[in-house]
Amino acid sequence: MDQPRRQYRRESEQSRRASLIAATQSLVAEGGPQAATVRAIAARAGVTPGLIRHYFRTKDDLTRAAYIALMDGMTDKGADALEGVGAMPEERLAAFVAAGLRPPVLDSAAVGLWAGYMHQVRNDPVLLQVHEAGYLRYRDALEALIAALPREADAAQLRAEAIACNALIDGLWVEGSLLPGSFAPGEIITIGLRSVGAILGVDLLAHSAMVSDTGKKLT
Amino acid sequence: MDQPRRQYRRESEQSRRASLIAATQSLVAEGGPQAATVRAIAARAGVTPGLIRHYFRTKDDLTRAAYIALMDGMTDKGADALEGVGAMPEERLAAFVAAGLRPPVLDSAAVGLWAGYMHQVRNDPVLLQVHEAGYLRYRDALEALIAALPREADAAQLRAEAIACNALIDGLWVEGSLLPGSFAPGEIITIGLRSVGAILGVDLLAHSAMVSDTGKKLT
DNA sequence: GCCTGAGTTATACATTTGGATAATCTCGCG
DNA sequence: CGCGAGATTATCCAAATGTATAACTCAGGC
Repeated sequence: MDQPRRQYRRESEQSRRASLIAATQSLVAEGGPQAATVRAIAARAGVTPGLIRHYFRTKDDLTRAAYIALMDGMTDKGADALEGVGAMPEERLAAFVAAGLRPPVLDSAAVGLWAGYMHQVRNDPVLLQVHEAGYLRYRDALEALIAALPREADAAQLRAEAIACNALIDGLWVEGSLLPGSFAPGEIITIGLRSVGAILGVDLLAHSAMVSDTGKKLT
Repeated sequence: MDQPRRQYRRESEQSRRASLIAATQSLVAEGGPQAATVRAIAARAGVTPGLIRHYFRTKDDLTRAAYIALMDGMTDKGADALEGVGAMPEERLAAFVAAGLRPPVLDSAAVGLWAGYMHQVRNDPVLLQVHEAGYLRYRDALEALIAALPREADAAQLRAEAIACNALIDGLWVEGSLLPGSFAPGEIITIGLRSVGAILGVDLLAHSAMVSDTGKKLT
């Protein structure tokens, strides 16, 4: 009557850590930190709970690793957005803004992850540092793109504009991710481009006409 | 050696419910939903855990009540912002925007609360309805204020502008609450007014000059 | 082909959690 | 001043959680 011991495959440390981290992220995204119990994580990753402790000294370690992986991924996506885009400042800024307002960045799970980790980030110095670094990197990239526009602007103005544009993108990101059914396809991107343009006094919509919703250039 | 039974005071149902709700909110704001255990809530409210069940059938009931109270409070604050302000459309809009960008709305605990409840809201139909109602009420109020501006704008444009302004306010709210040290006093409000004005093509800063940082009219 | 070591599972444990129930204390009312 | 009602506490309980440890099994080296 006692079933045989579950059979398994040995896998590389790399792939096991990755799948445990992925399981953690998806659980936090769906149900918040409280849903990411060791047992739930193990089940989703297809292993038994004990294995977690084999790869992570403690559950907090896994949590931290999952958050760091999240931030790294976001940064990479930001950099990708400028890949292969023209040299014209308006075009580059438009591509950057649009990239933050469509999947995979604009995604219900991403907002859920971000919210789920907020408290852990606030109470953990290590995560706080990771978070601030990622946040400022994004805002600095935005400010650099704004500074490259053919306008006259002093440092204080650039800073204020970067804060405003960043807030606008963040707000649209949250709105669009949380209420995906309330917006027509591409509506969030259009609103984002028009509003950022209005704040900066340039026309971004005209410079993004050649970029489709998927981010690929139309040919 | 056995200490006597802890002495207590009987209080009205109203005040007990209120203090339990307040305790729940502060705990969620500080440490997320996981920090709001029945024992922690009871301790913060100065009662024993069993009392929670006397006033709320289950812990989920208390959680729901705390969220509903939060949303109601936000709505009230939004209405208060328009109290005693002049009739000029620009002035009213400026007051509304500014109210969302200073305490008590702009507050680290408020963002923490919002984030902490996000998953619970997403997975609970009752809370979801409360949330959507509160959200749309805010956005509609904003759209009405925008529509009152002396400009020409069709319905589609008004909708898009309301979405954009709402996102901007939300984003600044999050940024300002999470990184309070990064901004000079009033900087968030100034940026918000200027940016909303830019999006709508009106000058809100001029019409808010008579409103100080505390929201009281200067005399 | 076996045998050793590391990857993986199974089991156990102390703690914490939300919930249930009975005992007890407070306070308004006669 | 007594007393009854119900507000509040104390105690108990089953389930879930993170962690520790022992047992097993897969894979490569001799």
